[in-house]
Amino acid sequence: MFDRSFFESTAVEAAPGLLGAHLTVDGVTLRITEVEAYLGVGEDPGSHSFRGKTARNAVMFGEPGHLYTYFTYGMHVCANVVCSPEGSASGILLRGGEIVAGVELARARRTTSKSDADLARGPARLAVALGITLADGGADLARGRFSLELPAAASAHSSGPRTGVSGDGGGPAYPWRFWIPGDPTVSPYKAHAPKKRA
DNA sequence: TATGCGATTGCCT
DNA sequence: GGCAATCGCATAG
Repeated sequence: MFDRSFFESTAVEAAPGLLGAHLTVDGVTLRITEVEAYLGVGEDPGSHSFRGKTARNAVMFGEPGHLYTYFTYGMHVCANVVCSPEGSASGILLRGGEIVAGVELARARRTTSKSDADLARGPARLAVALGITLADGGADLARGRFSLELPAAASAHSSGPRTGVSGDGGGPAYPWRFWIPGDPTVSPYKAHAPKKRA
């Protein structure tokens, strides 16, 4: 069980404290090593909630400590933890981590990964390894299949520009990617893909 | 109603 | 290291 008030601060404030946390879903436990913070309406051009509430991002506007999932690139699911009080709509994207329990099950789900470090390195991989699907959107991380243990003390961490965010939301103006330095399960930094063929 | 593209990954050269 | 896959959602008309 975690202290829900931890997620009532903004995503940027809470994100570093989520590093080192243990998230368990159906017997698979992840030690979180990399996250990105996204703020709310009108505050953050890179955030799904920047332009206001829509059917897709509705759960971001709900109670903190719940799961926000979304589908992208026609094939991938990514998972976020809702932050800030109801109506504020900020969130923390889970970008990478180490599987510390239930490795066999995670391997079975991620048959393409070549090493255990790749099981949950990257947001879409992480969701697959934990068995998180779109149907889990809105789930309370303290109930049902989910449980979350926050670290007793904040881990040492680095911060930098967010990965894969296009337009104004990317770059050094929003250094809201946080990771545990030197950890092999942190995804490699990649700037937003330049526009593809015309 | 129509159109463009994304908080990515994995396979190909 | 480079690019194709794939579709729901947001934006424009």
